[in-house]
Amino acid sequence: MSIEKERIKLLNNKEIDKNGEYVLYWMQASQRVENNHALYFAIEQANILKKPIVVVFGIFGDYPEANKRHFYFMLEGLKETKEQLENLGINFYVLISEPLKAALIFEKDCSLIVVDKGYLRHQRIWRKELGEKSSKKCYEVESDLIVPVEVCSDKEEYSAATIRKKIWKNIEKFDKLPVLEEIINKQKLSITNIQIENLENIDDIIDKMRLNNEITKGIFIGGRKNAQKKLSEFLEKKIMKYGDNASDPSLNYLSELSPYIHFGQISTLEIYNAVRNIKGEGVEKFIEELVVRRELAYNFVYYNVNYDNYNYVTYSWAYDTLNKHLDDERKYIYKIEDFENGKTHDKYWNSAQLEMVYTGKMHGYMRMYWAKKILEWSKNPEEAYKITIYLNNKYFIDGRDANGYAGVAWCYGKHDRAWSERDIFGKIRYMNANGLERKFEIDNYVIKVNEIIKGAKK
DNA sequence: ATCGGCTCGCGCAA
DNA sequence: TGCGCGAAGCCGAT
Repeated sequence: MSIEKERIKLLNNKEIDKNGEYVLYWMQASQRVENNHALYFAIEQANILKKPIVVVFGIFGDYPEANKRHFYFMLEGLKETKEQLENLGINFYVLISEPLKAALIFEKDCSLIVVDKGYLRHQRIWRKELGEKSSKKCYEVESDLIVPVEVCSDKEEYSAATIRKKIWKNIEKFDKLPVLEEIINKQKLSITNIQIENLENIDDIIDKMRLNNEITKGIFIGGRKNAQKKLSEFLEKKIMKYGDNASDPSLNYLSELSPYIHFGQISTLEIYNAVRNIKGEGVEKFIEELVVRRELAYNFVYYNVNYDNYNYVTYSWAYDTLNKHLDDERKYIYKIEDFENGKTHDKYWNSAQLEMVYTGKMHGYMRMYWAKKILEWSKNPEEAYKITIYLNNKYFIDGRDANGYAGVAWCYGKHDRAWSERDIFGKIRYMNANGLERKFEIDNYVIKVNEIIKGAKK
């Protein structure tokens, strides 16, 4: 057994059905073959029972806050995953259906069910309901964090500093890549009476889902091959200078892996293993972001059920100081349309907004500046928070993610500390355009974004 | 160009 | 109980 037992949890106390025809893996968050502990565990169980494996995936147009941009990227990934699974002799069924319903369609003929772990509210509700509604034994296997969230800490952590030690204390136990076992029973099953999508034509599936046309595709194409290409480019050209250049929005030194990580098309465990033995000043900084900051974000959404509710995302010192400055004069107050269309007085901010709208991503440093300025230019912090989360989840390919909720909360003091008091922000850390101009050739960022927009409009 | 101060609370050492 | 220190900050003094 190559999967650490701490990654595996039972969702109920039911028995394995010896008469079942197959072991079912309900794929939801970890949308990959390689280094997928949940899939590998399902294979292990299937080998023990000498039964074939069925993998099911439900795509569903009403997925919370998802739109065409997200579905294209996800389906591009699932298409590769399907090819890989079929090459392994594993049956993969993609249905247009609510995810849990898709799993339950295949439940009655299976021996046991495996699902990957989810951290957001709706994902956790689905898994809880699976355990209750299914009559079969249900396992949840954690594959998208390096250190399992409950092993790392049993509470909401205060800051990167408090979780960092806990991660490093535990990481050696969980940093090995899982081993894919040989699949013993490669029986091909023919499932009838169920409408299954073949993934050959992604446009057709998108059409069937009847999504609105407001959001265009981003510039990234999903899927494992592209993720691996991004990773190897990052290792070849970027990581050695990551320490100096990562925070500069006018340059391109980011890995651009986060959309792929968000959909589970590549795992951070795999990326960590690809970079950990490289010597260089940028490596530590990258690992800090890939592991410590990301797993802090997952700790945040896991232990704070109100991770997206303004009134519960940050600390009392932060609410106190923001409330004290509620009546401060605001020089600019923009409505959501002004923000959404990139029509503020600040050309750097507008470029950041347009980068997000056209590409589905934004430079990491500008994400902070962008959210801080919405706080400054809205009528109050609660309204600002809502606008930020709305735009974040709508336009980012990697929106609707723990990292996004933690990142926005950080702009309101979460995981941070107090600084000199000033208007509107109070003691919340402040950022301004002077900083961009002082530290970077920030006009090159504006030029870069304009070129991207020109290319996108062609 | 560089540096210290700003300001809060956690967690560890004592 | 005291103390060190922190995810990207700004700003004024030197």
